[in-house]
Amino acid sequence: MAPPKISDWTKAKNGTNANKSPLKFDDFGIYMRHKQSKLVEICKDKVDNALPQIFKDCICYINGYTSPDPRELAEIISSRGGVSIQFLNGKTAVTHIIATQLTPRKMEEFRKCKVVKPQWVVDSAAAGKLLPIFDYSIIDLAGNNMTLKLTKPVQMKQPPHKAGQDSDNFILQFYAKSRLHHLSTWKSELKHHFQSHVTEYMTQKASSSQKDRQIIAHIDFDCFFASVSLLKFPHLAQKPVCVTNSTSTTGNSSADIASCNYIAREYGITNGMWLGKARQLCPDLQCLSYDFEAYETASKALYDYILNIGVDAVLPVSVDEVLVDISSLCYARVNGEVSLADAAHQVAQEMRQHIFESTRCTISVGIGPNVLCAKVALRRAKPDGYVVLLDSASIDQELGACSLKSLPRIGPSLSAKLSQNLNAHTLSDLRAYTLEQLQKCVGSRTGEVLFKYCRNEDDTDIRIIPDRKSVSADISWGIRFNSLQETENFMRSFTKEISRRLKEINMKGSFLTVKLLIRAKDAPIESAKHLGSGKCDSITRSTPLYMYTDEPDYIFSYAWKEVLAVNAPPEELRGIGLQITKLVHQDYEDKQQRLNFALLEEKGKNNKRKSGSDDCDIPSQIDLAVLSQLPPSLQEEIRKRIRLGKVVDAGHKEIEDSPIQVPSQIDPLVVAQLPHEIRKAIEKDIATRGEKCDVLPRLSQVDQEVFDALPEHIRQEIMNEYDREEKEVENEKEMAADTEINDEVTLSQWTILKEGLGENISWEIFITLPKSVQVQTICEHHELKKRHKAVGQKPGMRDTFAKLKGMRMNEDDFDNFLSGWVEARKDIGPDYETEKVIGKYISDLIDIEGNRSTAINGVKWLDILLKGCGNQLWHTTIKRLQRTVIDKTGCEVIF
DNA sequence: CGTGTGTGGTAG
DNA sequence: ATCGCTACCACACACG
Repeated sequence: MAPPKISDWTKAKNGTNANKSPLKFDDFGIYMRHKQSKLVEICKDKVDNALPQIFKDCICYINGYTSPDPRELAEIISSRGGVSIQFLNGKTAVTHIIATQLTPRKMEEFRKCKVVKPQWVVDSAAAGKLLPIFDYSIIDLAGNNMTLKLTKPVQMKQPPHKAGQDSDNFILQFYAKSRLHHLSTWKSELKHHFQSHVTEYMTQKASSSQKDRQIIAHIDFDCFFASVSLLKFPHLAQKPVCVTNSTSTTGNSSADIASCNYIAREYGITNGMWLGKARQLCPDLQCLSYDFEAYETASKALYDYILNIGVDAVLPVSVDEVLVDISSLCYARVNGEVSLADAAHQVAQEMRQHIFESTRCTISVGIGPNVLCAKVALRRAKPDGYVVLLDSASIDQELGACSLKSLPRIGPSLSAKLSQNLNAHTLSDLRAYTLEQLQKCVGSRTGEVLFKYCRNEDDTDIRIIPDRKSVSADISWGIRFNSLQETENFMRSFTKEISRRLKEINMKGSFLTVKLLIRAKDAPIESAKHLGSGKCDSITRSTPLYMYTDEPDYIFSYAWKEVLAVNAPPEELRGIGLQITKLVHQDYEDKQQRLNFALLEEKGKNNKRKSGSDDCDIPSQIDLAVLSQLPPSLQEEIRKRIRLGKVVDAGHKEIEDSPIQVPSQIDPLVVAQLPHEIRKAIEKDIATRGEKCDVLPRLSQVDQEVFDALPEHIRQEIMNEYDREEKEVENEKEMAADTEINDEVTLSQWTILKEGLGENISWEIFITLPKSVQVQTICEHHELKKRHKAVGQKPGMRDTFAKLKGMRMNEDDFDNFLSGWVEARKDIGPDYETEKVIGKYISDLIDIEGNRSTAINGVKWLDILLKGCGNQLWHTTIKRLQRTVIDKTGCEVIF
């Protein structure tokens, strides 16, 4: 049963409300159209009759990021008689789905549809006819087994219960049915889409919403999943109802109850309770299945309405829950007759009425002067009600009576701590304690938060949605492996999944954390929950990836190394998580050529962990073509290292005997470790020489073959270098040891280094070399560096950079530093590391020194320096730095 | 003492 | 059967 009144509020969007809106909804309008409008954009006026109308019977849904971009694809399709839509409404019959990749959710959804790559559109247009979709099927990409699903009935293949055999499919099935996964995904998506919106708001309306006049509303659907799932079973609405994955009608199920209605709650049933236990409490409990699509529809109705009434800011909390700043909305209603509280009441009631009309589900609304109060009010408002907490008397009373556990950021652990150590159960209990006492009990930061809570202070600013800092994927259900091979299969699929997630948001990362859940010694082999993890020990290990990447194979190589290093029996594994951090946007990073010295810095810990593996990490990975591009002395160093490696290895163990490496897997592993570009080069090179790609020659063979295949003059040079006196090499090594690679040298040295290396060597290749080689290379260009420094750099710039890090600069220093940075990199674009340092410096200037003007003027100066610069990357950087200043100064600065 | 890493907590 | 996710913060501790 679809929400009945969507069309009404869609019309209202163009009506009176839109004009009063203090927000510009242009961007958001696009998002909303994309996400949830029921309108179909049919570009009939764009039909070009000169073109063959090959798409005339096609209705194409363009999903997500594509190349060419969706707009261009739509143009191609519509100019040739087709219809393209940017969203699905469940009613329009779509003939084709155009996508580069699909989330598991969508994969599930589109399983029976023609899902094709964007290239199909392009190629068909070029061919003047519809090409067979077979070659463009996206399902091929996702996994071998998916092809079957296209040709065979869906139900024929039972989805696997466990993760071991058909990993791709398992992951797909798992996420498709996981409510927590959906919640997380929705939240991320919502935050992402509201982020740009908020930026626009902040720059335009920066100071209009004063903190002391702020009115926050916390809006939340009542038992969201249960309410929405009930829409399709209205006859059950008066019964105790829950939403669960379990299909059985009886028995002691260990399935989670995702959501239950308030009738069920009267029996003592709670969200998260296992179905078996709930049935004991209420044998008549009715089970509903998830209806993720309907949840999205209801959510969209909420968010759409919120935007149409013209709120000052939106912070998505969840798919069914949102914080909004309704200050302007309320103050606009205040007059002689209507008090502020009255206005808030009106707004709340209107919200509730509208949402019920459009979704047939009830919401509750809590209103207060800050997020804390809004949340407390919401709690009192539930279900199906609203509470306005605006006068200080009622705030004091409600806050004081609040049980600690119900406050934001106070969960079971913290509330237990407070109850045991301080005998405090409500906020008023806590008021008796000093800041220091609270901090001693729960930590400095948390203590401060609690101290402020007691005094109705909450500095949560709902206008700020920070950039995403990590992308991760976890599975701790159904993980049961019988062999290391199964574990590896799973890890390959899993890294594909995280790669997909990175690509989906157009980001790459350079740091990997692997988490393993391993059955606790005292836990039974089989957990109480069917295929659950049970009690586990959690082990996390992290490693740099040495470059920004979203490549599944590359990520796998490091992830697998970490898994093997933990050395847990496959049978004991109960959960796996992958997390990627140190992210950059791909469009930003692409043109940066990965000039990131920070990635080179192998931290002490990593050095230790990888000690001994340094030599076997790299040597066989250098491809002929790559090697021959390197400066001669660099090649020599590689050769030397290989030689040393052989000697050392011969004295100890063969690689096969290493406890970490699995014999049959070593070679593919080595290949998989390589960056995409190099891997391709190697495969090509080996193929040219008629060898199999999947089994690389032994290390020594590669060595010899590569060497033999080198052009004569290069070989000569290598031999010359190779024969140089040991002493000279030692000297260089000493120099290398003396030169630290750190942020300070980044700026001044990279430019020089690049010149020294010439255009032939890319950063990716350089970065894969052992660190000592990199250091040596830098040292070799020491002379050049000196010269360059004298000519090309402003005097004192290095010092300035050092000061920047140590924060001992005046405004002139800072501006000079920025000038130097721009001068050095105007054409090639900013390097991320330096930007990061500057960002931190700016933040510290404002946060710690309270020195806003230097920060603001610095960024303004940067803008002036780059006036007329064609490089978009610089502008992106400026935008980001401006954003930092805006965030830190509390939105009062307008650039 | 600043920095990085692993662990734990919280939210929905 | 059953789908126990995930981003982010804060903290303790180790490091040199």
